[in-house]
Amino acid sequence: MKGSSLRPFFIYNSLSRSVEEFTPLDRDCVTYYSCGPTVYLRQHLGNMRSYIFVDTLKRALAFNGMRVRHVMNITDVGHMTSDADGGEDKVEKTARVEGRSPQEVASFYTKLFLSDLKELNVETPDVVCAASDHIADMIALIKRILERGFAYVVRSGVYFDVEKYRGENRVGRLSRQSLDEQHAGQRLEHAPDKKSPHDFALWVLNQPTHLMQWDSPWGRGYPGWHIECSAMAMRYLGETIDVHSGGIDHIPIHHENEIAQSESATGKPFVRYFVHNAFLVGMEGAKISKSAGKFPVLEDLVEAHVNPLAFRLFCLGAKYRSELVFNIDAVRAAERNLYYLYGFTANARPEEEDSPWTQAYRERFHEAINDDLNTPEALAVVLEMVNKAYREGDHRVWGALREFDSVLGLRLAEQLEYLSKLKVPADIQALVEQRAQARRDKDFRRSDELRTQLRARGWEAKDHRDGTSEYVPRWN
RNA sequence: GGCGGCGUACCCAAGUGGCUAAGGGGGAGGUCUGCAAAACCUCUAUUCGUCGGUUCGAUUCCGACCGCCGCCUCCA
Repeated sequence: MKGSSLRPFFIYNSLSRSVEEFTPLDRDCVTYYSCGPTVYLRQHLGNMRSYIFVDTLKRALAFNGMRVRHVMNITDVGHMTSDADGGEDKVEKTARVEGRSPQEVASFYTKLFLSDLKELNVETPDVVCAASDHIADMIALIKRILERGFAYVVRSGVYFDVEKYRGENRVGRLSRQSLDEQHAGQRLEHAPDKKSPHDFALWVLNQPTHLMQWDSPWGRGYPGWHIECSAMAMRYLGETIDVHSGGIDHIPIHHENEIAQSESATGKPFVRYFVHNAFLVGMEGAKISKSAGKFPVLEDLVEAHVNPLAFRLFCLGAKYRSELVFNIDAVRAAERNLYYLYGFTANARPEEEDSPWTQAYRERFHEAINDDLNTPEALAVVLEMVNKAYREGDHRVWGALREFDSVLGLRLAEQLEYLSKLKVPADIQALVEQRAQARRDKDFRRSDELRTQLRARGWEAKDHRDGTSEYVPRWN
């Protein structure tokens, strides 16, 4: 069934600034590189939105019958705290502040990050690669760029020659900004030996205070901030990849530079579809950023007794290209929807074939997903279908629901599994029996008292008309 | 200064040149219930920031204005 209807998948490509039909280079496997975290801080909910988006895109491609090979980097070296040519490595800074080695810091935050992804039911990429493990690949790539004459070596490092590149290529393809429009270097101090303030570092030299350094043909130093993505993407996915995604903030600098350095090395197109997601913003419309300091992380939600998957559902409630306002009430609203769906799994009929009327919902769902990942519309379809199932007392929709959840990632099947295996513990069972007796005795005071006790233990009583009761675990 | 985006009900958020402007949350009322819970039903934007223009017709296209935001420095 899945993907059997040959419906084209459409996605917005930042390169063309339009929604395009997606077709992979190799019909059998989509190559996908997404920008991962810099591991010097816990990733906040804004970051999580991006990873949920990436996961949803992958799931949507799979839903359309495509295999995906997904690579994500872990940046554990090279990102500066202040500006492009100096400053302090972020990982090193955290290491200093926390009194640990950079390696310890990177490994600590990498683990936290991966565990957060698990909580959000984000599938682990096929390859998760650390920049520090791929220095040799970066050096090799820089050599190629040098050989082709698009870079030069000076005392402070190896730089990409933007002027040279501009002569033969288009700069600013993504950002639509000409070099002259960019006020590069205006707000920061740049290395004095760069030929142009637009030039960016491929390899940084002569920074003796840096802890993380490697030998290179040009001297001891460390890689620039864009080269890792090009090097690792090529290493694992080839010189031209189908999809590359990242936050919208990466368009003007990071991805622009990636294209420049990659294409000057290979002479081939680097990325076929660039996909960018918008930010999660704070209540006042302010960006939730790392450098701004305070921002909520997944743990904050857990502490507020919010199911992490409610946050996932909350994110799916808006299009990935729209800014989304973070609002705890809206997340709780999403949580209600999540439990509405979970509640339905208890009524689902997995063993029965779907009712014919589910077909219309399948089609609507598929169309919404394939329309540039219109998850809000897709969600509306899901809720309408479940509502209809309840309303008409025809619960034979499990096949469709499970298929929808392969894209949404709300763990509905796991929920069903959990409920089916659930046993009422003995102590709860004792209360249940006492309550049944109280109800038979029409001692409703006692009965209500016991219900309160059960609630406190996490169980909800549902009384039926015939005098029987059902006990289900409360979601929260 | 340059580039980009946004402004839809109390809140979150889709969408369209013209059928009733999705869906959810919240609120109000109701069905069911001993009371609840769950679920279901009804109601909750004559209107889509403001003002113009194009059009038979605009919330949707164009322009101006107001407001908010992002990027141009690491950032999802």
